Amino acid sequence: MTKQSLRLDDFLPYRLSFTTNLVSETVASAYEQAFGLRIAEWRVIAVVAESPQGVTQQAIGLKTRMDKVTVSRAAASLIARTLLERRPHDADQRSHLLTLSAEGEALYSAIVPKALALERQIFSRFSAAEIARFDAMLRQIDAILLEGAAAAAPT
Amino acid sequence: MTKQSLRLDDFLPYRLSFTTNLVSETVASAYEQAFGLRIAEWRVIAVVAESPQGVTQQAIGLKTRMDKVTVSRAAASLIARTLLERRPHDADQRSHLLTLSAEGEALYSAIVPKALALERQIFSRFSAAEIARFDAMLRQIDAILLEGAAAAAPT
DNA sequence: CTCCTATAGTTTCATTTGCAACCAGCATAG
DNA sequence: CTATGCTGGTTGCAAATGAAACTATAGGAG
Repeated sequence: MTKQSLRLDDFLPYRLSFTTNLVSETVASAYEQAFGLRIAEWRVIAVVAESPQGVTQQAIGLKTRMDKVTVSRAAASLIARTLLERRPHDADQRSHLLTLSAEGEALYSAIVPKALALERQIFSRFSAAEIARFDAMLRQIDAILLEGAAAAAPT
Repeated sequence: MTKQSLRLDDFLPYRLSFTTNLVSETVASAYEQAFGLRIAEWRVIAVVAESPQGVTQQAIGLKTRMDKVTVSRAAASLIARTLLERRPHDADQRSHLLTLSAEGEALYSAIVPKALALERQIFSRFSAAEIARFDAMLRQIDAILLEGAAAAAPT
């Protein structure tokens, strides 16, 4: 299966990027319209929601691979909107623990069903098994690239 | 399979975006380092290479869904580097037909094997059949979203 | 303690991005 | 032919992004 010519349209990194852009545009515009949230903000909320005891920004950045500047700005904006709260991090005065405010919890509860519905719509044509395989492949690609990075990347 | 809670990490639009970012970073940095090309420029070259009789910028934008500004800038930069040539489009004086210069052809020939090698590396763990299924799913997702767009999108 | 280095988070600045306004050529209607 | 609206492409501007500098705190090493 070694090609020697290349149609852009069959080049997987391109295909992946093409489809992801489509998906991201759809999702971003849905969140933006319905809740006034950018993608980065939504991600911060989601991660914080999963950690009721609080998370640091650093942990969020590590988990999502978002730039710390991005996380910082998303957090600042959410705090300004009182969706997020900063509690002091007893063990380390440099960082804070982020938690959802009651308002933030409420918003999160409102988003989740919409997000899941959107996901179901986008993947509507696939069986659970197909989706599972797809997801597994994505994770393996991650693994390949993240391992590789340790060895090869200049960054 | 209806979830009612949501772990960001299991949310497919997020997973897709996460993996694609990883892939794009890898690919972008490879092109940048080896050939001094940005992704948009590489795409323009690839599309032009597939159309030896020449293509208009509009056609490129349509095919790749890149913004026409992006295409315009990528083309301008490639022309400045004499990798691309503009020929008049006889039927329409507003647009031009883009073709590769000899230099552009040479660069393209040099890129293709590297791009294919990179693709093989990223997908090294998968069988041809798995890759084909993956690709087919991406295309179906495109179809769902592009159909949906016609009906639903505000844009 | 006091220095020195490292880390969490913010701010600054330069670059990249994409919408919107714009210009030029086309095409149809009268 | 000429007015009107449309399309290909570029330019201007404002917003988003991310690298690098900066601030404040940690955590040793002497």
